[in-house]
Formats: sequence, structure tokens, C-alpha cells
Amino acid sequence: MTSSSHQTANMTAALQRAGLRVTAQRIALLQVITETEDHPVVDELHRRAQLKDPKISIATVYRTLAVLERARMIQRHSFEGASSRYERVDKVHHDHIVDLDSGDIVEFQSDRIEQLQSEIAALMGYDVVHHRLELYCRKR
Amino acid sequence: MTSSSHQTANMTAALQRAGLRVTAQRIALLQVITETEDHPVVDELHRRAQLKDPKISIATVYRTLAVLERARMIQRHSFEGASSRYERVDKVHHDHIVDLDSGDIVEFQSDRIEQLQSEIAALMGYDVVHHRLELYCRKR
DNA sequence: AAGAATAATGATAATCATTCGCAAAGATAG
DNA sequence: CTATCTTTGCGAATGATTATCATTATTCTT
Repeated sequence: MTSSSHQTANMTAALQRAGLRVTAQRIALLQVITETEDHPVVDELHRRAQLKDPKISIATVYRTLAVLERARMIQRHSFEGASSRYERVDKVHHDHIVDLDSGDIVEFQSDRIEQLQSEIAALMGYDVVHHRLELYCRKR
Repeated sequence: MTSSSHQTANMTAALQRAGLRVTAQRIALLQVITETEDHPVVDELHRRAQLKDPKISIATVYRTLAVLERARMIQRHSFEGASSRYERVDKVHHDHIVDLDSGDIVEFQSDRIEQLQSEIAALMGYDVVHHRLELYCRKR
């Protein structure tokens, strides 16, 4: 069993587990997102997916990303003034620092902040379903 | 001096202080945003501004909002999946809770969270220029 | 394994919010 | 008041995303 077919088997299983149809396009995109360590925009994902499946269209990329997000297999982020970026769903939740000069995106994680968020929401009569915390920064 | 002309004088002074030209459209938009307690979208601001200056165009609304934001007289927010909303710059900084069911926007403020943000950024070698913190919630 | 039923895809048109180009109108400086 | 420089209105253009619809692929049934 090659590494590539092993990957494919993984993706196939993941799609079936989610009750989704298994298509070459979905496998390609799942692989692209699984392999990547950064936060690519849709266009970049399209380009990378085409290396695995040359006929995948941009419309399918958008549709598939929406499907995978609904299935909680990937995660979308919309940073200020930029188009959507995606990353795979990690074991550990995290938020982002955006470097205003370079555009770099750094991940961080703070239980204290998460906890404070819940406390504040509770105080106002709310439960937090999800949140968005982004720090727009410059190197010091 | 009527209340309305008093308002106009205020807006005029504010624009001059910022080194901006004083136009009827800018005064109208500033008034609209000063009067409002909610977080209107651009279209709504356009509608409200037209009550004061019937010939103001949507392009001018966009341009003026950008100008006023650059002058730090108003503040833009882009909540998930929605178009931009604006509010006036308050004395007190705050973040937002978005009610997922009603669309209501509630303001909150936490010095602890702000402080933690700075600490975390510093730890990664950054200074926070600005941030975005939104809690997407449901009533409990 | 073959066919029917159902869903996904590709290509392209449509949409939505926002920005641009440019001629005309308005604001400020001298 | 005139010259200069800026802003405005209008409509066209843009960019990202979504919808349409005929075709193709996947899954279900037997």
C-alpha cells in the first residue's frame, strides 16, 4: 500500500463517516487541507487541488469547502479585508494573530481568555456557540 | 440656535479638527451615526442619510464612511457572513456579542481579556495594533 | 453486476457588496 | 471673487461567492 493510497483510504473513510458521498474532488481537497500547515485562500486551494485532480472547477471547490465545513472537517476564517481562508479542524482550538506587515498568521491558545468569554456571555444571559478572536499586530 | 443647527456646528467643527472638508454629505452621515445607538449596515446609513440630504449617493456613503473611519471618527465592524456595520467611536472600547437567532448585537467590555491579549501577543514578539473579538451566542 | 434513483460536477451566468472613472458641482485659499 | 483642488453622482467595473442546469458520477436496490 502506497502512502498516497493510504491517504485516499483515510479520506474516503472520513467522508463516509460523515455520511457524505465519496468523490475524487472531495478527496483531493481533503488531502490538500490535511497536508497543509498554513491557512490558504480558496484560490490557492483550487490550485493545489488541481495538482491532484486537474479537472476540478472553482465552483466545486467552493461547494466542497462549504460541505466539509458543515461536516466540521475543516474550518473557515475570514480575516479583515481578505477573502476566506481554511484550515483543518485540529484537536486543539486556537485563535490567530495576523501580522499586519507580512500577512503571516500565527496561532495561539488561551484557556483563560476562553473562560472569561464564557463568563461574560453567561453574565449577559448567553451561551457562546463560537467566537472569533483575532489580534492584528506588528513585530515589536 | 436650533438643536439641528447646533448639531451641524458640532459636526462642522469635528470635520475641521480632522482636517477634512466640510460637505453636506459628511455632516449628514456624521449626524446619522452620532444619533444612532445600534450598528447599522451601509444601506441603512444611506437610507437614514437621505432623510437629511436626499441626493446623497451610495458611492458617497461608502467613500465618506472610509474617510471618517480613517479619521477615527467612526468604527467599522464586519461580523460573520454579513456586510459591514458602523458605529461612532466611543469613549470606552468594547467588543460584541452577536445573537445568532435574533441578529441582535450586544456590547461588552473586559479589561482582563484586553490585558491577556497584550500579554499573549508580547510573548510571541508582537504588539497588538487592534483586535477583533466577537462572541456568537444563543440565549440560555 | 446492471439499472434506477439521487447527488455532485463543470461551465457559465447571476448576485452582492464594494470600488473605480470621470465629468460636473462644491469647498477652500489667496 | 477667482483659481485650485476635492468631493460628488452616476454608472460601469470588480472580486468573491452563489445559483442554474445539463451532464456525469456515486450509491442504492435487486
